[in-house]
Amino acid sequence: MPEQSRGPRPTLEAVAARAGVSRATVSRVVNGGDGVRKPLVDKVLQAVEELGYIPNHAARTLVTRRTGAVAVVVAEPETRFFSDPFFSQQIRGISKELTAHDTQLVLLLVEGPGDFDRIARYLAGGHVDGALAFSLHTDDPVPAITRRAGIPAVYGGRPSWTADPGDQGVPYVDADNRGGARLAVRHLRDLGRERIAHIAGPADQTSATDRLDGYRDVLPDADPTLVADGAFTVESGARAMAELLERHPDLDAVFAANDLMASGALRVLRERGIAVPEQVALVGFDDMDSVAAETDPPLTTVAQEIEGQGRLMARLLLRALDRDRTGDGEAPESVITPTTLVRRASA
Amino acid sequence: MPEQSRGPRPTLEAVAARAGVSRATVSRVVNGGDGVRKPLVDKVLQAVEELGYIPNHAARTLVTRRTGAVAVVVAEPETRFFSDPFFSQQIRGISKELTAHDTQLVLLLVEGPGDFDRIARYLAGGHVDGALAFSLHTDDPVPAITRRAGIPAVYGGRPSWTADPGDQGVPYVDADNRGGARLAVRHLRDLGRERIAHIAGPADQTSATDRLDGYRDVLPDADPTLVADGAFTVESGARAMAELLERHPDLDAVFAANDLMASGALRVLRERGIAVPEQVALVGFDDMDSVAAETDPPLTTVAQEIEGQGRLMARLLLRALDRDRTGDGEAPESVITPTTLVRRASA
DNA sequence: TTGAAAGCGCTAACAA
DNA sequence: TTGTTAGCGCTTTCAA
Repeated sequence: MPEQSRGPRPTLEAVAARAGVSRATVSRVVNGGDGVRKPLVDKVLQAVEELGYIPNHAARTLVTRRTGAVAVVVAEPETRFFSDPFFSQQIRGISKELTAHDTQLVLLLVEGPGDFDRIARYLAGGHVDGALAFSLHTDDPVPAITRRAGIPAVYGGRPSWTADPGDQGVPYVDADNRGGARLAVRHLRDLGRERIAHIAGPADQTSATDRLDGYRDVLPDADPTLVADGAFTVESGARAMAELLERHPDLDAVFAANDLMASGALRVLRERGIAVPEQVALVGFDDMDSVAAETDPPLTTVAQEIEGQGRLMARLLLRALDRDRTGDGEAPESVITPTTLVRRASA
Repeated sequence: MPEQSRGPRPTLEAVAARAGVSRATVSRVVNGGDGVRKPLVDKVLQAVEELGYIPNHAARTLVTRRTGAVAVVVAEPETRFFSDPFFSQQIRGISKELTAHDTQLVLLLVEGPGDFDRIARYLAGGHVDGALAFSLHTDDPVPAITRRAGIPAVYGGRPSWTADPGDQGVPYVDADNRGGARLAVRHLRDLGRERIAHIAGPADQTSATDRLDGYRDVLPDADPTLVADGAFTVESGARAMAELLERHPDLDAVFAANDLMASGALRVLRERGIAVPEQVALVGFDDMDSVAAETDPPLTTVAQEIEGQGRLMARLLLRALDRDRTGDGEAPESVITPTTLVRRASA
């Protein structure tokens, strides 16, 4: 039980006095105790305990130049950030990994374009050691900001300007969207389906284009009109499905680029009295908690380990920070996490 | 354009040298420029610009004892934190208010009971100036932690140990749950309903008990068996509704303590062929975005300004911090935010 | 293995 | 109005 919880907090100095040693020794003990004789360590630890000593963070940061905190920059509209389970699971993974390494998470919500200035100042102001950011768009200012601030950053989702997965420049963590799409389409083909359509996501998101590429990998000769555009929403999935049925009344399978669109497609199929999977087999993507298993029939879909992606992002960043400190090791490499096919009733 | 983005960042000293003034003058200018002659201000500002100077946060904190950051402590299971729109809207409000006052938000997710130690160390380590926390339970350690850390805190939701709304001790922000419930029940009564039931929320959440109290305020003589227990979930609402119909086949109105339970009740009513609102009028609570307006019929419900509550929490805390600095003003008082009845088709 | 001392970059008295 | 100076609490050489 600390003696005082009020008034000025005890300093290293006070602990040193109490333990009858020098400040340097206390500092060593507090930071792991290497190279201090056991009895002294104990004496210091006791003084720390008695005084309820807690190191002053600012003083420490001032000399070590490390803050023990990283920023999570969220440029998405917050509505999406909070409602999309994708983010929340990612954040959870990040939070767990950071916590395990005694690193704090500073949440930077970008509320508007004007906010980037604030973010830039913050990142350059030495508040954090590194940054994590999501789904970069072509003109995204975040990479430039972190570069100028001189802090390492890791991104979630393949930035749109990089060439194919595994590419250069900014390190990122992304699911194997292309491979997952191949899994889905191959599954449909193996089921004996011959006219397999695709409901694609928005062309400006790499997760969507990568999934489309995966579809094409397996069906390079497919009729281009078997691909309809969607926007990752239920409604857009329904619209795309209607469109596809118009163009190809004989299609026997659909791979939708995400579960939300798949559920929209499912609704249209049901309305038209088309049996799933008997007449049309359907595969989604994401294995989204509140969607995939709840549809009727439950959705066969491609799953990715989202929380794991978050952990990985944090781990890559922490490794980069370590590297900055020790001077060795290589720059973080991007990581593509595996995807798996989850078989349910729709295909 | 700053001259250098690499290498050691320029210090006050460097700016002073470049501008041909003392460090103190630069410091004054950087902090508002009061009491510095215009030409000097300009000269300093120019040097700042040229060098791309950004104040070192740690150094500043070390002397001012202010960090410019506040912690948001989330003790809820993160699943709920992220899925419940209640939290996300609250956070948004908090984030906006803090941003407007150049204050950063540090997110502290409590993942398990063991984490409180970490939180305590963090809060006491001078990383943040204050804390915001949610929905305290009777044995919640957070108040003790912040007290020991010597930092002000503001809570979201009335802590369970306080007496009736507006009470002592820890300052909190909460909706007028009791008043809102009265609004709902009075509305049903004014509709001429005579057997008004209530589906209550869990007894360990003050939002639930306050709403129950509001129900009783208006109907002090109501048969106690007209109240059924729920758990704020759709399923529990359905169960409670079935129970109520069993006990009181003749009931003509239901006030559910939240929209989720109301939607569950609605389902049961529909299954039994009971017309809403003709035979049974139904009112919910929360005006939850994706629920209240989407049900069939759309729900009449009690709305609260959630984002505003978040803003208010932040504002109260910022005010307390100001007070700590200037030494005057009073301790923050709890605030109860108003609720309003939103009429739709269900009652 | 321990201690003495020199800063880290900034603010805030106090003097000029 | 401006400058000088003394720390804020800590880590980290360097000597002992």
